[in-house]
Amino acid sequence: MAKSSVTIKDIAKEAGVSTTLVSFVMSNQVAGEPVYRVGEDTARRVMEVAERLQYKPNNTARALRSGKTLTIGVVVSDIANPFFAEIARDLEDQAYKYGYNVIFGSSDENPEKFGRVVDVLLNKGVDGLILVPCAGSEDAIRKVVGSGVDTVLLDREVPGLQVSSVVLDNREAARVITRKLLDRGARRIDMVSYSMNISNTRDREQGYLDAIKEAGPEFETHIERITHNSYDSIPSYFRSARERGVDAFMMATNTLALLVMSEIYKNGYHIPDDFKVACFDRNPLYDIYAPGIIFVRQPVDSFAARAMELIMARIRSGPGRKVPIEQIVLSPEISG
Amino acid sequence: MAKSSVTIKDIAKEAGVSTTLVSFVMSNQVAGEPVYRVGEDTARRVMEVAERLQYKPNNTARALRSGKTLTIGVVVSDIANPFFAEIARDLEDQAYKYGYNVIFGSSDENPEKFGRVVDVLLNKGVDGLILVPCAGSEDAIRKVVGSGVDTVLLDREVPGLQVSSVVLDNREAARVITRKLLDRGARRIDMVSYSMNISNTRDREQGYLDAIKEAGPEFETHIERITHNSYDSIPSYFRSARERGVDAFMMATNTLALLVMSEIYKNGYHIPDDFKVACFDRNPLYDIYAPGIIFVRQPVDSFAARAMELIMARIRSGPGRKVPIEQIVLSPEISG
DNA sequence: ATGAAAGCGCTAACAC
DNA sequence: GTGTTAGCGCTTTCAT
Repeated sequence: MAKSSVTIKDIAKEAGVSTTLVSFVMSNQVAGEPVYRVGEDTARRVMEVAERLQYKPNNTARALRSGKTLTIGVVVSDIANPFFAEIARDLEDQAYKYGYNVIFGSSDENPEKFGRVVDVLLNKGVDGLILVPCAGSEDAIRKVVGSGVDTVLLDREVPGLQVSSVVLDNREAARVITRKLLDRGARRIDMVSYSMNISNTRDREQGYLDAIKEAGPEFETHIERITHNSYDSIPSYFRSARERGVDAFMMATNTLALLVMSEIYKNGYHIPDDFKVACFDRNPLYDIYAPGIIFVRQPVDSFAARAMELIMARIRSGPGRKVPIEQIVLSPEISG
Repeated sequence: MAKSSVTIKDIAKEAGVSTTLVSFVMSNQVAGEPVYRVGEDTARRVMEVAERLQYKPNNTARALRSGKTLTIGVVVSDIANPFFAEIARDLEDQAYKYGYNVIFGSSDENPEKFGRVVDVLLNKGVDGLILVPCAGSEDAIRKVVGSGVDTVLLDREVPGLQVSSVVLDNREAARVITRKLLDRGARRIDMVSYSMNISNTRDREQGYLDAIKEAGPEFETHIERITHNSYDSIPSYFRSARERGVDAFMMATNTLALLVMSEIYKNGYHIPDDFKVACFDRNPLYDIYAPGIIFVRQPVDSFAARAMELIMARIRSGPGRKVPIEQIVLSPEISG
């Protein structure tokens, strides 16, 4: 803890009132203004004393007594990914508006770690959970939701589970950017994806297939599934793609995009002259690297805002589950 | 919180002992084995009951009573940076070994946010702080350290402040890689750095200057300082560098390295034929992007391990400041 | 409009 | 070896 801190008792004594009153004043200065139950002047005096004594409420005591920590736990799949890093930032800002804090964990796409991190957060006493599922995390999520913890899923969903979620319309987004590649003259588009079994990746693949199918039977498809974090296979994959006459790539993530684009440049080719490229998510490197790239810009701020709204609604409704499950599907913006 | 949880009281009743005993058993099963004060069989019985009832200790109550949260707060300067993302992971693992948890915040290189995040962590009741300073965070750090919170600085230091720290020998590392560029035939090396006033960046610049000076008076130096997160100036800078006959670049960070390397490729040049490149920190993209690149590999695991050792030593010594301030300087490894 | 009193779940003296 | 007794700082009935 900080230091030999000032307590409401000190303030009560100093202001000549009861601790109850101090408690009340301190709790209601942050939130709205239910001015009943406290005299204008008394309140002012208490607040002034609190200010002067540099009173900082002890959250631990608050939490113990009230059962609420005003903290929500967030588990992302990979905090090093710019997409999630930004989500994290936005969630923090959103939470702040509600008078809440956020504490983070990263599963690193590992279901065991996912479970551990969730346990740690729960043990720290979070009031709710915002989770980005990873492959294999279904059981852990089911357990948490089953135990009555307010939960919202982000970016990815778990089919067949009664839980609120905020995801992108991945299938449609993938369809649109693939279509755009075709419109720009691509005749043979490969999709580069992950082998992980995750809802959004699967949906993106589906959208790719949709677009190619719509284009006509003369167009072929190929989905190259890369194992997460083992990218050695990319050079040989690229060679084979070239031999197959591929003239465009659609990537499921910006990491994959960067990797494939690097390979393209490394082999002396250019974008978009030699290969056209489309992908998901923005990256600062695009600007100077591949100005003409087509990409899906996910509305990160909406992800954060909607997720926070959902979780707050659940938390505030209390254990009397009156808030219905809600599945929010966000529309993508396309750039390039 | 989780659910209608089981308390030590329940266990005490069920096992026919006092809550004190239960408390003692629960607290000492995690840590070492000071077996005094508890009967072999009683202990076993208590643990068995705890197990059966699925007892989970309430950390909030523990924290309130004991004043310790077994949690340390970490503030990094940018959680989206792979270097810090890995540090974060390692710190988590290290903390786990001591029976501690870690909670993160990111300052985003913004001193106001730095202060806010530190306050939030302190308010949540962390037992200690591991901080990556950012430009302008000196006052906030001074205040925290002054108030007696156990603190360790990581990656960057604040000169003239009595606080333990773990940093790389940045000056020497920079000198070595610059020297290596010279050995490989570079005649005109520019350094690309940040304009932020941060100890490690300054040290790296110094090391660069050292190496060039050692090489002889016929070698010129140029340090290009980029403003954090505004990279539009890079193309024009690159043009000017080319005109000045620059044949090698030394970058202060991997972000800068990626940006400059992209610019090099974009202009149709190659590494290392047209330009030689050296930089700090590893990046997955190097492998396929610039195989011959020279880079400083920071011993991330040592950063985490040493920092955790220092903070634990301080925490365990209690408020009776017997542990001396320690400045740990790690040696770099050079690759390429 | 205000206060007294009872704890939240746990740990730490201090008995025995 | 084990139990009793106090609280940690705060919120929350329930009186007044």
